[in-house]
Amino acid sequence: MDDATMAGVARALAHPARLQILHLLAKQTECRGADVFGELPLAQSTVSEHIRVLREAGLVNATPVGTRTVYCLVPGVLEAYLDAVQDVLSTCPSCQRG
Amino acid sequence: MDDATMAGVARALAHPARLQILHLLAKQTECRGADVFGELPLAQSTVSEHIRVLREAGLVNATPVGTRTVYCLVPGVLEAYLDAVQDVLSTCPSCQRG
DNA sequence: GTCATCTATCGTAAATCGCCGATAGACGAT
DNA sequence: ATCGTCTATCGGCGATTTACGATAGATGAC
Repeated sequence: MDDATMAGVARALAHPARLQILHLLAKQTECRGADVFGELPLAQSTVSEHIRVLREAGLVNATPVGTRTVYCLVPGVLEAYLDAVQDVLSTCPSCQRG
Repeated sequence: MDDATMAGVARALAHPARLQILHLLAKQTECRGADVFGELPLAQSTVSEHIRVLREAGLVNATPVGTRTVYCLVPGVLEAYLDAVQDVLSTCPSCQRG
């Protein structure tokens, strides 16, 4: 994963509301929009924007089901990001975990 | 690590220049400012700002040595962040790595 | 002291972000 | 067809970010 992509994922993670959304999706594996909207103390449009950011970063998938939308966490990008962050630490000889 | 802190670290990582700086510091374990400034295609003041962001996030330490400054990567926060991101994946039953 | 070097900060302009209300678009129910 | 519900997008506002040049402050060399 190149630095630009990594920075993009980091930016998507760089907001408490978006982290909270990820936590919700991780817990439930399948989440209707109304559930997400209801959990956050923000306007529906704002939450929708946050979801859009997460989708554009490849972290969340949205599938329309009737009049609603079901969101779920996509692990792939997050895993790659995790590896990329881990690589930074691994490169550092004096930063090995004990 | 709470969501606000996590978002703060992610914010610090959310720029290619800052990632490049982290890579430089990870490689060399000790890095004089001039080395960092010289590696990036940005004005010295801009790089200094990026370093400040990384320092404020607790990712980088700066120690003045004579007229220069030596920077180094601080693994602690990055490790905690790594764990926090990992936790998101771990919470998701359908996201276990194979 | 004087000069050169290195780093941090200031001031500023352009771009982006985060938030909201309003509205559009899609679908099911009646 | 009409209504109500759910989600996405638009427009706009204030705040924040990123970039730069200019400059200040600190230290070593002479």
